[in-house]
Amino acid sequence: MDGEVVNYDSVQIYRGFDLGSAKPSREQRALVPHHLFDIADATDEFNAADYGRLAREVCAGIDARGKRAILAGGTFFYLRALLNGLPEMPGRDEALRARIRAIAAKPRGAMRLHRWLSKIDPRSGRKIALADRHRVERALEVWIRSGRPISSWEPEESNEWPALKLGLTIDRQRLGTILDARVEAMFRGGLIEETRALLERFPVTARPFGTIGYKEAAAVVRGEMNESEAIAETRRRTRAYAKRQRTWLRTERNVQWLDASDPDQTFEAALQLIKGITA
RNA sequence: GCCCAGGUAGCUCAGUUGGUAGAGCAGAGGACUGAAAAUCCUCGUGUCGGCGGUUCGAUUCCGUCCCUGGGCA
Repeated sequence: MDGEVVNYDSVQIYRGFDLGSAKPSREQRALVPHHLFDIADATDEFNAADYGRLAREVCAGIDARGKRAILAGGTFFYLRALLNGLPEMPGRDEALRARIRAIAAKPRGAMRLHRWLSKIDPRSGRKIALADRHRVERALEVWIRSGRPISSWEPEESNEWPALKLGLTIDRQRLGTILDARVEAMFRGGLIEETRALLERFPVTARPFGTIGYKEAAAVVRGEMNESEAIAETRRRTRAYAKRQRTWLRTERNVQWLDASDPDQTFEAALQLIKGITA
């Protein structure tokens, strides 16, 4: 059975953000159909819910053609949006967010927002830290728009789409070395130039300019950092990100772990598992 | 050789008007309901350079020695 690749990486979504997101090349993508790469511009509003809706459509289409979707990426929140779906809560409201943020900017603002949240939704108040501005903001947004606490929308864990989840492991020291080399290669390969060109078309405030590598490359373009500082900072953030991914994956259910020390062997092992479910 | 400035957590540093010390980063663990490569939470005993002295008590004051910068010769 043939397969088609579906991306679940939140940066590879963006057109032009190629080097820093380690996006597969055009040639690679020509080998077999690739979906959900290059579907948004830097300034487009695009979030996990948008992703979930799109990805479900794409996967349904692949299925209808009698093919198999091969999901690839590292944004596990996006993967969850695809596999489990997100509750049907009110969407993002930029004007509302601006008002909430204005309160947050005032003295003791963060505290006041968190108190408000605790009052209308004690459960979220306990669960969401005062300093966690994104979540506090979102929880209040849902409350204001719907009159319902965000914690009252229960995710339906039971109807997760069936999937064979392959996770890769490797010795930490080795991973660190590989990650460092990857960052070095991105900068050598022209990440700063790519970023400079993107900055001519989009404002620095655009979301993907805040991601690992692009943030640092943008700082170099703007003369706020030199290249070696940028590489060091990108390495640091890359390692920290890998750690967060590890944490997420540990609690993800039904992951088949494969040792990734030897790429050929890893590929072979993955193939066996895939044949197992296809047969 | 002399004069300054330093020597405090793996790194960069703060601090203690004398009561044995704390941030950021790193590291470890964790969370994750429309910003998610984002946003957060938890975890810090280290001869406070060595040795003496003063003191009830010194990392903090004094002496001396060692080391690192910088300056003068």
